[in-house]
This record gives sequence, C-alpha cells and structure tokens, in this order.
Amino acid sequence: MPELPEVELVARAVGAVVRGRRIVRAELHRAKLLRDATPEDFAAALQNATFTHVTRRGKHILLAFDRPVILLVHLRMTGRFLYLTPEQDLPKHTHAVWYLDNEHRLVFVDPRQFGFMRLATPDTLATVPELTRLAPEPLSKAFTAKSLYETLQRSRRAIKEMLLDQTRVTGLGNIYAAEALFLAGIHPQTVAADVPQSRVRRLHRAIVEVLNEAIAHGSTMNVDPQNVEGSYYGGPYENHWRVYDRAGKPCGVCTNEVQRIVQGSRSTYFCPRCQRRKGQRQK
DNA sequence: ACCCTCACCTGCACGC
DNA sequence: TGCGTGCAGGTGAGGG
Repeated sequence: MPELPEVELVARAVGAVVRGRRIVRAELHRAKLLRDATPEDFAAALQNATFTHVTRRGKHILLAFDRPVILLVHLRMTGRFLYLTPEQDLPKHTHAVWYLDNEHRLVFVDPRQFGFMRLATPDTLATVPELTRLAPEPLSKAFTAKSLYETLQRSRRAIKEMLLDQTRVTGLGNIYAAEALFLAGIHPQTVAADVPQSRVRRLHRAIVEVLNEAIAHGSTMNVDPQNVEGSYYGGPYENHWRVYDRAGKPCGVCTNEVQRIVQGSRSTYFCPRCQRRKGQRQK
C-alpha cells in the first residue's frame, strides 16, 4: 500500500509522538509478524527502551532506540500505526502493542497480515535481507537521470514493471509509477531499454516530482496515528491523481479517456494520447 | 541472471 | 438482506 510518500509521512507522524518515550512493555500478538525472532525476543529487546528517532529506507520504517536495537517495519498493503489514548480499545487486527511511559499505547494493526517486522542492530542493518538489494533513495543525490537510464538500459521488461521493482527504483508503487509515467509522457508497456535518454531525464524529474508532491500534499489527518479509521489516501486530498484509478474519466491534459490495462496481474492506468508508444502516431 | 506467475490475507464494492 | 465475484496501495518464493 503505502508507497514512499505515505511511509515517509507515517515515519514522521510516529516519530513525533514516540520520540523520547520509554517503552514500559512491548507485546507481539501475532508471532509471524516478526521475521526471525519470537514474541519473547521482541518483548526483551524493547522493554524499557526509549525511542530516539524514526526514519525510512525505501518503504521500510526504521525505529531506533537508546540501545543498539533497530526495529524494521514494512506496512505492505494495510499495515498502520495508531497512537491510542488510555480510553481507546485495541482495534481489530492489532498485532503489536507498545505500552509507553505516558499511558498511551502505540499499536500496529494490519488486517491483511502482509506487513512484517524485523529486529536488527545498527551494525547489522546494512545486511538485513530486505534492505541489501534496494535501489538508491529516489530523493537522494544517488538517484540521477544517468543512473536511471543505465538501469533501464539493462532490461527488456515493460517500463511500468521496472518502476515497481524496488531493486531498480525504490519507493514507487502502483499509484506513483502510473503518475510518473504520465508526467513523463511514456506508455507503460514501452520496453525499458527502448526509452530514449531524453525521456528518461523527464521520467527522472517526474519521479522526484510525484514523490515530493505527495509528501507535500499529504494531509496530517491522513496519517495521524490517532485517526483510527483513516485511510492513507482518504481525506481532503483524495483522488488528486492524474491517471491512477481514473479509467474512463477524462485526462486532465487532453480530455481523452484514461485507460486501464493489466500488467503483471496489476492494474495500470494511462492516457493513450499523452503516453503514446514509440512508433505510435496520432490519428 | 532474468522474467513471470502465484501466493500470502481480509475487506469492500458490486451485481444478482 | 445475503451471497458470490473480483479487486485492492507490496513483495517474495519458486518455476521456467
């Protein structure tokens, strides 16, 4: 679910409420949530630890403490953090609970149970399997038009599928991959290696733009950990997408109908006029 | 090494 | 109202 911008906003929102808080007790209610460790390990590693900072790598959230422990969390499709007042009941699908020293609880809920956590240390973080193969952060200097071009040149896969591959480009998901391709005017089924360098430069700019735009527009309400029922994409900024989930609706640029196709068993949305295939010509 | 499909789960919107 | 169907924002294992 959440893609890089939402994960970034969740990390900031969680950090804002837990930084400096000590964990009185930590409970893992669903053992399988934690890879390679038990609920007992989880409780022992975090009891009496104080949160120091919350960061992000790709779509992973990294919780750091005043001891050499890093808790890595991936929300996948439906994982959420909530910050509960003492009066609030544990929501359905609560899989982890951190009892804080201010009587509040941080909880992790995940109806589809796709999310996961892993215990690491600052020293072993670089060797954590989920992180080792990730491409550079798209909002860092390491992500350049040149590096993107070189990556795309090495593959005959469709450009849209390449953008979803976290080992090639990190942070994009189904929504922002579609949005970036629209901004760059690239047909999603174009073979990655066939995208000319000038278009890749535009794509690079588009990726940075859609990610930054989403972070800037992300309403606090959407990611407020106290907003138990909230959706990452709901609220006042819902449906601001240019093509995603707009099949049959007019493109905002040319008024043609946005199309939905299936790639790798996932929906892709695009404007057939603004995103023509190489060799396709306007009628 | 690359590329493809399916599996992992629950919830929701839709049509009958 | 109730039930079946298809679909959902993300990977990762296992096959060719």
